[in-house]
Amino acid sequence: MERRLVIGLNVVLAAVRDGEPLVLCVKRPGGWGLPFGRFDPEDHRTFELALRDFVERQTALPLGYVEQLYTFGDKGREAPRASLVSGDEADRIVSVGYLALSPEALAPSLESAAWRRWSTFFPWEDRREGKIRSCADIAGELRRWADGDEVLERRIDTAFGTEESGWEEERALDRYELMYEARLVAEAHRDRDGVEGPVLHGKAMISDHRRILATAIGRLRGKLRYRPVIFKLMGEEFTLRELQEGVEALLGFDIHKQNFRRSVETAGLVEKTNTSVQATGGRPAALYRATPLSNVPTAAGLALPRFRGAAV
Amino acid sequence: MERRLVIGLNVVLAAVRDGEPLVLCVKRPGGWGLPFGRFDPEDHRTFELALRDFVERQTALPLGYVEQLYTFGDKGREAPRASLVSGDEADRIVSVGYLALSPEALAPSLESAAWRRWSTFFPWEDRREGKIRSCADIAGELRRWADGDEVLERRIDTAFGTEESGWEEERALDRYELMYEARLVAEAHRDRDGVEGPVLHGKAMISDHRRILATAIGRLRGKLRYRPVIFKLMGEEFTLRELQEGVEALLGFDIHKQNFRRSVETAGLVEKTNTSVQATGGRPAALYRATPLSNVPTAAGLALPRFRGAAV
DNA sequence: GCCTCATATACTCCCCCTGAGCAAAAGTCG
DNA sequence: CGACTTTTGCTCAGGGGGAGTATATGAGGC
Repeated sequence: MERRLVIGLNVVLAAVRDGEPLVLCVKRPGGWGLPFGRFDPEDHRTFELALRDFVERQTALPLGYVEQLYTFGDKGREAPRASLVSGDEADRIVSVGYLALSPEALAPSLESAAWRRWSTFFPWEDRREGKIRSCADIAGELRRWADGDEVLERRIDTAFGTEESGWEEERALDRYELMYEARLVAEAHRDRDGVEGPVLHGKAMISDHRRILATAIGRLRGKLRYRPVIFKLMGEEFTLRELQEGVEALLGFDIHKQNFRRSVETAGLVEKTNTSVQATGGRPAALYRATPLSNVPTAAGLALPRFRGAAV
Repeated sequence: MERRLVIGLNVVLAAVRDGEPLVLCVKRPGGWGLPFGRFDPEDHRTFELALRDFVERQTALPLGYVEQLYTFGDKGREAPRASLVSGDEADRIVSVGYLALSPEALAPSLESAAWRRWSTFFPWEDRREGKIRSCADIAGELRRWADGDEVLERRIDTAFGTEESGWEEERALDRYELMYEARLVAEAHRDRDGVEGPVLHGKAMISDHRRILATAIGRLRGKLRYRPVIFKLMGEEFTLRELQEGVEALLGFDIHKQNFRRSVETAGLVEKTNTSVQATGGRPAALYRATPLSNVPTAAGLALPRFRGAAV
């Protein structure tokens, strides 16, 4: 019998609410997963149209900004142990991953869909003050696991940073992949064998969806610096504090307030609305809106500082 | 009858020779195209293995560094006018584009394959002194075409640069897409209708292959700054001048010699071999080689300056 | 052997970006 | 009215990087 080639679409739909970055998840038999739809070449002219179609139909959430992430085609990436059961008669699924951004985390219509925090799956990616991170010294665990291997140690250095080279927030995928190889995440045992590492970090997702999410997080974080994508996650009007909180939520670390204001105001991506709100118990904050320039997809992003904090 | 879903693999194999960036092309009925292979899920475990397999079989050229670019799935991207002929019974071809780098431009075994300069297809992307660029003021043509439309003018500004925001070499795709929309490239007429723009720039490629090439050029240029990919295009040993010429060929503009040396030497990506060569008629140059760090795929790239030249 | 030329290499200067902190302004709340 | 909170304005210093000058080291002509 013939194995058919199937193209699947996965989407990481991200939003920020109350200073927490969220991702839309779907409850599946094996655990949480990303929304998934099958691409039917008869029905859809482009991937993006198919994506919008199935997400809006499944969850009643509109997709705003959409960007292709990566195409995952490896055989066996869909849980090889399960494939022993389904055997060769299974279709070969190739998955195109997408990143989508929503300015508000509306409640999905679907019963099985829900917004989850990034930190559910990647607690170590949030280095903000006051945020709970139960994970201790992951880099230390990795270095013990590397056991002197120079190539591995260099990869750990670049992924988790050293004294000189700090933590680079966009390397979320590098970090996840190292943890997978070192069996510090549950997927590594599920996919390969039952030998467990010392501690498991974060909540697992089905298939390789946590890897896709890591890809999305890294891509989004990187893009903040050179494209005005942050405004796809903000409402119409916002204070600079709200903007900063959004950025901090995505980057995963705190930044200097006055310098952030300076860089944002000189970038020309926002303008005052000449109104203000006081919601914080302090001096009222001026409201801003995004300028037309911020709507040009090829425009520059925000000049954001690098993380300068403890190496965990 | 049923339309089948086919996954094709396209590769932009790049190399640098004599200070000129090259791409491996294949002669097709409609003109030059990129190497293309069909992905057979029965035979290949991953896209990358399939890619290496068909390229090496077709051209006898080994692929070194390989990186996925983008997956092109739009219906009609394969020359819609031709599809009128083939009609609905044609397979739906989805194409995964790859970028590959070769340290030397070996002669391909295949008769129909040949190395072509980037400038054949993108003469406007080379802003180095002394390089022929027959294309006059493209940005001016585009602005005339935009005819006051603010959104378009902003896109032109970011793509081609202004006095404040200079030319950003990695925006090759943005530039090509604008020129396509303005019908300044031959593909626009081939795909849509016969109405020609004022002047056509660069040589056309079949299907959307020039778009894929533009994607690859932009990606590679951007990556030079944050990954040590340049060494995938260099030989074992090289002088700093050769390294600089390679970088300049890819970036498409000249850079300050002394500052380039400084930044390269402080980056820790090269080390002296304690030998030297004199091939230029001047003082012999020290030979360098890439350090192990440069072989870490996640390591940082070279700190490269921005273009500061005339706005054409 | 000496001069000229070409390239490689070393060093200096300076501006501006950016990190960091101080201080005033403008509200709320008791 | 005073304590407190948050926003906003401003200053200052260090470093990275852009640009230029100067020196080193070879070849080749005469």
